[in-house]
Amino acid sequence: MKRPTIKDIARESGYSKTAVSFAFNDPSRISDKACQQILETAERLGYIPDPMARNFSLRRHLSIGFLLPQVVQYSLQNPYTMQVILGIGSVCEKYGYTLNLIPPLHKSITEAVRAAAVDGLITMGLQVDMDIVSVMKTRLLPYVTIDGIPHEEMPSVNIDDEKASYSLMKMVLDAGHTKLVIIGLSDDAFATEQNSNSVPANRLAGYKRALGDAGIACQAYQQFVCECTLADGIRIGKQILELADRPSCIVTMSDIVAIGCIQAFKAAGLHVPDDISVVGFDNIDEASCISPALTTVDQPAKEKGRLAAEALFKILNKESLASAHMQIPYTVIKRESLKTLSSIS
Amino acid sequence: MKRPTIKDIARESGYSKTAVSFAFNDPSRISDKACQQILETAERLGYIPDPMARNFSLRRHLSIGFLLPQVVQYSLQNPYTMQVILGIGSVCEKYGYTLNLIPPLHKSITEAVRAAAVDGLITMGLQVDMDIVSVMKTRLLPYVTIDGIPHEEMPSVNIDDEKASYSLMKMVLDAGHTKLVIIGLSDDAFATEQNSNSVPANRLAGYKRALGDAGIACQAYQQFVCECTLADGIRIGKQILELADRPSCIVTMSDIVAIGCIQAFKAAGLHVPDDISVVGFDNIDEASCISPALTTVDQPAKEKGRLAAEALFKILNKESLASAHMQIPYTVIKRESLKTLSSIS
DNA sequence: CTGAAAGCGCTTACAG
DNA sequence: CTGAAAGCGCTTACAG
Repeated sequence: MKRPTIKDIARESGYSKTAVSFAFNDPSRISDKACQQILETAERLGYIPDPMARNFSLRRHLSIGFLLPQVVQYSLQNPYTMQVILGIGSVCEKYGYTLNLIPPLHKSITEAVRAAAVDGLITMGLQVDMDIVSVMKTRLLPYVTIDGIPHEEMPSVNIDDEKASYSLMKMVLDAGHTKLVIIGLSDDAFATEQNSNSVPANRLAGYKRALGDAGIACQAYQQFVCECTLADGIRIGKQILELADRPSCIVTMSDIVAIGCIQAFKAAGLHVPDDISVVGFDNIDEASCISPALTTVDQPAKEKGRLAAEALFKILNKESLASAHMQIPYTVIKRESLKTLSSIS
Repeated sequence: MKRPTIKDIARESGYSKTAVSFAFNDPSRISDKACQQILETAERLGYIPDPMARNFSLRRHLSIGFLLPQVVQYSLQNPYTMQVILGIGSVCEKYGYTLNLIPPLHKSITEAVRAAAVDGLITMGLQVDMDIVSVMKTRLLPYVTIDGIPHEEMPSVNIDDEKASYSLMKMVLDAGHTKLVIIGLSDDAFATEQNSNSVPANRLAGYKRALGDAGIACQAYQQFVCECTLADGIRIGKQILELADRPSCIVTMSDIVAIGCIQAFKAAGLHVPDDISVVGFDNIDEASCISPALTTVDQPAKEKGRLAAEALFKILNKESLASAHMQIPYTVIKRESLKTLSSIS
């Protein structure tokens, strides 16, 4: 039981392979009669041109890849990432491409990039000195990074994380909080080393600048580091509960972590925000529907995906990008999870 | 600026293409010296074997496809579908495959299937007489359907929608509701015609059986049909508000629709469930965190994806399936959105 | 251990 | 309008 090929249709219909190919791709190049006979034969034998052979011959995949920054369980569990994927997906659809989600291969993201059968890649949290980048360059694979470290050779989509974090922390301080815990994010799985310009680093910088401006010593806060998952948020939340000197506010870098903390606090019988405040980052859908609703930074995840994908298609079409480093607006949103202790205006 | 090919490495290293291929795929077939020289040459020239050529030669894609049942904006906006994708994705990762999300091509899902460069497909809501199915058969493309209509030639993963719906409706009736609106789901975009065994049809059958058992006439309820999106839920919610005789409970077939209704009701100043009850279906993450928390049917979406993918890989590996029609358990969950009017026990 | 050659299923420049 | 042939970049059975 084998599928018929173009050769079978040629033989069976009495025309050449060339003619068969034209019947499917450019009927105007052959006579109506030939076209009709060929298509009829194809129908009869159950012939559908092999997409891979076609793509191979045309040197294209009609697919762009989204490199999952972590294992599937983490990446796709994160609503923020999902929103990014939604944005990319809608652009793929528009251009008639598929969206290939690429998990680590044999635990290695670099391996996955070597083997990726796509026309271009969208990645998250990339810095230019990573192995992955050199593989993409070697393969001449166009790419755009979201939440990565902007670099000449690397088109990127970001918000101004430092400023956004500054504003968020300022809101926390203005609400009268002085005993803080900051929960940072570990750099992405494929980071070669901590970089002073990564998203987590920029957010931390923003938090610190706000603290500095408010004249609050760095000793005033403790710092934790966390994977960007609900489970790790819960874990850290429990650790915080054991602190001798309980903070009045937890400043995270991700809603999913903030929600994890809140769950841990609730489970321990604490009331948020009366006993302890928590602020997030991202404004995922859940942020507004949980109770208490999260104070957070709204970053347009879908728009990030959309912009990155549009940029990638521009590159694929050899058009030049208006700007290689796209920065889009954010909004700080005050909701219930941050309690106002006293006005220090 | 062209990428070097195996031929370039052969010429440059002084070995044959065969040797170069072995250096990358089966080093034991050549001498250590040859292997070393070849890999070194490859490194120097920046050679990475072309994945597409490799896959083409090996007659495989190392990718399975998930056929989006609607346009991206709808499909990926639905948390239930996202959970299914998460389940599929984790299995793909395990087997070293990528997960290709396939949107309609030129507005046609059938077109998309013709062009899909994948080893197999997972679909949602398929019935055997659809165009899509015949294309997959013609292409000899293995597939598994989730929430489709079980059929001999079509492996499937489902819950018992009729029974689940019966239980849900029974809970509604037991709570004393008699003035109902049922919001059905339109059959999937690619349904050729309404089928008496589709998921929406089965759920409706379950609802009706419960009504019948309770001796409630069909006149007691009105029926609407809705796209499975938040926006359409809101739209229908508004329509319901304009009904002369307001129902006491809205029975939907999807949490996302239920949430849409609740939003519409809240916006109109109604209180759920005091003024009107709403029940959902799916138990997406949001169902438990919104206020009021949704009474709904918990169906294990992630598990559905996982099972479907495992079955597909079995087929790809020519293993036989223990059973072609997998049915997994559900749970009816009572939460706040359903008000108890009176006990009719 | 090594390499020439056929093959995977298409597309397309070219000649008739 | 039509078709023989080269080419896309690999793999691998086969012979030496």
